[in-house]
Amino acid sequence: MPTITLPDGSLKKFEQSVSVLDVASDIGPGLAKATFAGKVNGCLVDASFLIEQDSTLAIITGRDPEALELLRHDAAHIMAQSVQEIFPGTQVTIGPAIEDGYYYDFARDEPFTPDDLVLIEKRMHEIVKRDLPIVRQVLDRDEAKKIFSDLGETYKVEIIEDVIPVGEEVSIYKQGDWFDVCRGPHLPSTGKLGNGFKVMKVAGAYWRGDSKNVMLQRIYGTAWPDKKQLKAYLHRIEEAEKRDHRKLGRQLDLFHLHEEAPGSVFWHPKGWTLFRKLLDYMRFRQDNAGYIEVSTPDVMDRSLWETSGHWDNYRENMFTTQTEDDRVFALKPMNCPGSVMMFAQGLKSYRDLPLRMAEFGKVHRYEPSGALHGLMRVRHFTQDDAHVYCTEAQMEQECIDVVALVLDIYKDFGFEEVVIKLSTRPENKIGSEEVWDKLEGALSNALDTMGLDYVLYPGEGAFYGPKLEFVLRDAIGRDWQCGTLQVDMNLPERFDISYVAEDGSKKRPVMLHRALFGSLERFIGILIEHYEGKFPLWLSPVQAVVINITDKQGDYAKNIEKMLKKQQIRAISDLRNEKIGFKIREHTLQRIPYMLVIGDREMEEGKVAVRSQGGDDLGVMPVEQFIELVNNQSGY
RNA sequence: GCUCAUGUAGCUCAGUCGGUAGAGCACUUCCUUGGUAAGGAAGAGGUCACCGGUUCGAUUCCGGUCAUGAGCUCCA
Repeated sequence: MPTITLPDGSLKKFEQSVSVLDVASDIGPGLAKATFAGKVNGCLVDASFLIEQDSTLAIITGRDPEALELLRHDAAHIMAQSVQEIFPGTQVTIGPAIEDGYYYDFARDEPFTPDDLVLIEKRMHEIVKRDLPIVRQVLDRDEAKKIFSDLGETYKVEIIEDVIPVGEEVSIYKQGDWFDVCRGPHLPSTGKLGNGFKVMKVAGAYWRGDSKNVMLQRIYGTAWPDKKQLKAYLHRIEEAEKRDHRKLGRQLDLFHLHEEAPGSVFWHPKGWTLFRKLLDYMRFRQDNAGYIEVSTPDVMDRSLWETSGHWDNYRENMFTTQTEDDRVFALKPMNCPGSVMMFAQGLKSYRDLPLRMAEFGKVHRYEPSGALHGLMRVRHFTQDDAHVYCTEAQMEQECIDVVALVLDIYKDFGFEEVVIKLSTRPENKIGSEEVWDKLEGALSNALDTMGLDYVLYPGEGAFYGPKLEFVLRDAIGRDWQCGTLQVDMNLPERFDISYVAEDGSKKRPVMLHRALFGSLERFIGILIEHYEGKFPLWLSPVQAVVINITDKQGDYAKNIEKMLKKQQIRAISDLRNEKIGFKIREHTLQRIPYMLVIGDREMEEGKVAVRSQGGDDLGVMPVEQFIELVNNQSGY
């Protein structure tokens, strides 16, 4: 005789066990029809779930946020059914709901073609129309294994054996003749999926995410409560693609990439201006934060890389070169060994610590060809790197300072929400547990002291030390690591560096590796997308363009350009024999913040007519006034 | 590196069921001197990614390589 408490606090008493759906029906037939699932005592369950005892219950309908995940998981099942109906012999593996949609991994020798995807989607709509009831069934473990192995579903057997913990019940979900091993919950019937879904693309994916395993075919799809939301999503993607830094990079003439130098950037004048302005900015910030700046060699002898451990641990990622005298050199993939050499030069005292040594180092890494991606993932990039040498006692405060600095810098670019990841000791770590306790403690204490949330990634740290990663998101929702902070007691050891302590003894410093933008290339890629090419004035490669209306004002316009340049304003003039509307359009599309229009009137009065990139008419003013306007906006 | 797809003019893309190619924009020249998001005309521009194979003939079909794209794995 369960008493059920609903979210509004009202009570319902029943004579016997009732299903979620029964309760919904009891409240009203409309609600029953809309019921997707239930939440009993906080646990998401099927609509058919039987409530035997006093419980709290929330009916989940299509409007609840929890429904979306169920919907997407159902879409994955329906897609799997569709695939197996059309392509018998295809094995199913796993198919979860993900952000914005779902995927399902299949094992099949023949590749799925784009045409196949169309067929699969069509069949999915049919299965939805069939409105098959989705029924949960609990099986005995061995029985389940036998069923799937008789079907030739070897991956499912492996899942039952390895993934589902012994003792947990093995449940299958059945829709029509088709069924799948699944924890659930699911919607009451296939019809509930509606028509707000779409099969998107196919890609390879390793079985259980391990590159040593066979590659499966993963079909991605998106699913929404209705067609309108699906359309809105597709539109959102389209809009995001317009921000793609590769597209804007070309349109705004910032950079290009070339086949002969895969993964390396040719910076055009405008893109290089951006680059330089970012360096200026970072130098300003670092100077204020007590850093010094150095520069170390790009090419160094193999022996150095052996000492640092890179030759053993990072060899396959390094570019090497052999000279006439048979010496082997490597292009630096990281700046740290050079930095340590710099520290090692000359005697260091405890008075020198913390020593914050920055370097805008260009590093070369031989990245797998399939990993390259515009500016985001390249083989040659510039880090705003720094290494902080300090005592163990100073370590935590230095970490706090770095985290505060990086977040403050991101704020200057409008990145308020930054995901912080903490990666801890991996299996192949070097050094004792005590050292790792200290290093990890330094990072987590720093975050705790600052009251910052972070996501823990156990076992993901570098072999020499744990790390913090600061993650920003690109236009189409992909996450990119930018800043990083790592603590390291290994490299100082390997290079045997020391400082002279107060008591005259030699002591080993702790080393912090940190980068704030991370890679200048990647950060610029993210900025292009973040601003959609409309950079703040101080970053804008061209800040103002002077436009004449007819040839008559050519000399005057040229003169204005000169005056602006003299004031350090990045100005160009456009004296082409084109109509004013044409020039305005072009420079608007080029995202130039200010357009100065010069006609006879302006020329006679010695003024300029100012128009903003956004199309606002800022009126006619003397050049001096415009210069002041720019100067007022050019700060960081 | 792995899977799938793609590679035609500076850019965006047509096209050739195998007979060495086309549009728009951009570019050059000319006309136009026009007041805030595209004025008009003409011209030039391509070893159809590269290397092999099949064929009388390959940009087109097949194979390989390279690059790019979407993912996977890996990482700033």
